[in-house]
Amino acid sequence: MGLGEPKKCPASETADHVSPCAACAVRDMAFCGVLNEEEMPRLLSILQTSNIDPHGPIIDEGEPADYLFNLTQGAVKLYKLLPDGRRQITGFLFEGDFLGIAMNEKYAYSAEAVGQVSLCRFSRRKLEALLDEFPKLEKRLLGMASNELVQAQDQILLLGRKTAREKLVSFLLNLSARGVKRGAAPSPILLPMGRADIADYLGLTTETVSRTITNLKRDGHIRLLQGGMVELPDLEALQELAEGS
Amino acid sequence: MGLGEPKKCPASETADHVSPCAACAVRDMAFCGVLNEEEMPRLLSILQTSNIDPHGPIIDEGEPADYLFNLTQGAVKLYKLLPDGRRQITGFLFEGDFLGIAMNEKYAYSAEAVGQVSLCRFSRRKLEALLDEFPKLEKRLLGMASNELVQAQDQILLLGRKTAREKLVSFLLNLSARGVKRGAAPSPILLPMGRADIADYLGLTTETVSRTITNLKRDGHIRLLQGGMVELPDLEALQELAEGS
DNA sequence: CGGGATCTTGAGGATGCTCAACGCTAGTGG
DNA sequence: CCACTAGCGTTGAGCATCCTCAAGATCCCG
Repeated sequence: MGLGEPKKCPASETADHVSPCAACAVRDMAFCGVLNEEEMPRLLSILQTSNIDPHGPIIDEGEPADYLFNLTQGAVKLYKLLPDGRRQITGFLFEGDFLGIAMNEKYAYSAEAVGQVSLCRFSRRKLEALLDEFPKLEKRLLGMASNELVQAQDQILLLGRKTAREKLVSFLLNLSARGVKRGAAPSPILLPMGRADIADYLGLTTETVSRTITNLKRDGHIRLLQGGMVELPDLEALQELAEGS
Repeated sequence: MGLGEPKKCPASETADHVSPCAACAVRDMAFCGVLNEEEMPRLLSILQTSNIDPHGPIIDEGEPADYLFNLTQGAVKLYKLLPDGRRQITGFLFEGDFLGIAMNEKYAYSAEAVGQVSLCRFSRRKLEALLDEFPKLEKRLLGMASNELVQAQDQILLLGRKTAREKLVSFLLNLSARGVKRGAAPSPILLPMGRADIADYLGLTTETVSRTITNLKRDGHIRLLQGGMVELPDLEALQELAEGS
């Protein structure tokens, strides 16, 4: 299963202040944010938290989609495989992101932890029941789905029409923007994933990613720091590079 | 506006049997399908029908997203542009498809009629009010958004990791499957769009599309018929071609 | 029948891929 | 403490796929 040992909140814990949600750092940006203090316990009662080690599987494409997840810590990659092993990463998730809108009966993609990951797990069936109880939850999910679709369109444009350099720069700016949404600074950004993951996300090879990064470095557009951090000295210039203008 | 002359349903028409929805061929597969006879009039009251000529614009990326649409006849292409003119078609819509889930305040892409098109137009504001009234409408939209996301993931895999030939075959099979959902036969399929549109959808050039079609023809995988119809003699073989196995 | 648009075909070239070697870092165990 | 290894990133050389540019063919509509 790869889900470690899902720790069911004991009733005592759920009932008082030790609930995982009370201390949740991402609650406001996650979909739980729309629920108020009185409503939270209902959500809490159908939720399990768990931790996943790096490279641990979370969901497998094609399996029955029985659970949805909310990422509370770390990064996750979503990917699809072709029969011969070619892989396309369809997205990266970070703290506060929701995993599981894009599914019908079966998971449409696989998901795997990039680093150490913590997440909340919901039974899909129970969550759907909760949606009837709290229409604003459903509204929130629809809004999130809408956002995800807009993101997907951008990725489609990137994959179909951008050059390797434009792809890389777009990717870095995207990470920067998502960091800002989480309260981080736009410039040193963290790259928790390896070159192979970046390549499979951008429709390139690791060699091309490496070469392109070297070029961007040489041209002063980026600077590699310690610990996988990347500095973006001129966001405006990068913005232009990302769109080829 | 490019919307032709939206014909507001006169009250008299709305009230009795001449309503456009009663005769609507796509009602069951469109999102309206979840509403029953008593509920339809509420939807009807916020709807306008219109016809668009080939190449007529329907929405423009970046404009305030004030209207949503339901396609009742013809085909529509959705696309995004880069500053230098490169174009990526993010999707084609056919009868019964809904246009406008993937948007926030602004339209995330432009839309244009491929052939002659008929559609229903809804004020976004009024439709949102209706969602509160009919939760099942909202559920339906969420389901549709979910489906669109799954489709988008497939397109991302196609653009990032498939060869020109695999892309073309995947595209043809996709059209076939969507036709089947509308009650058509899987095999002769209609290609209402030009080579340039196919190219911009698959991240290729018109020349490559043309050449690849020629090759598929030569190898007996497809046959071009009159009127833009394409015959797919062996769906299973094509399925394998589409995934490179 | 003419003419514009679209489609096809060809030749050459560029971007990014493949295959291969090398360097760096961190973890491991002697 | 340090050699050793495994994994990852970088760099290089050659090549394939697809693009660009150009010309010709076909179709459609007036």
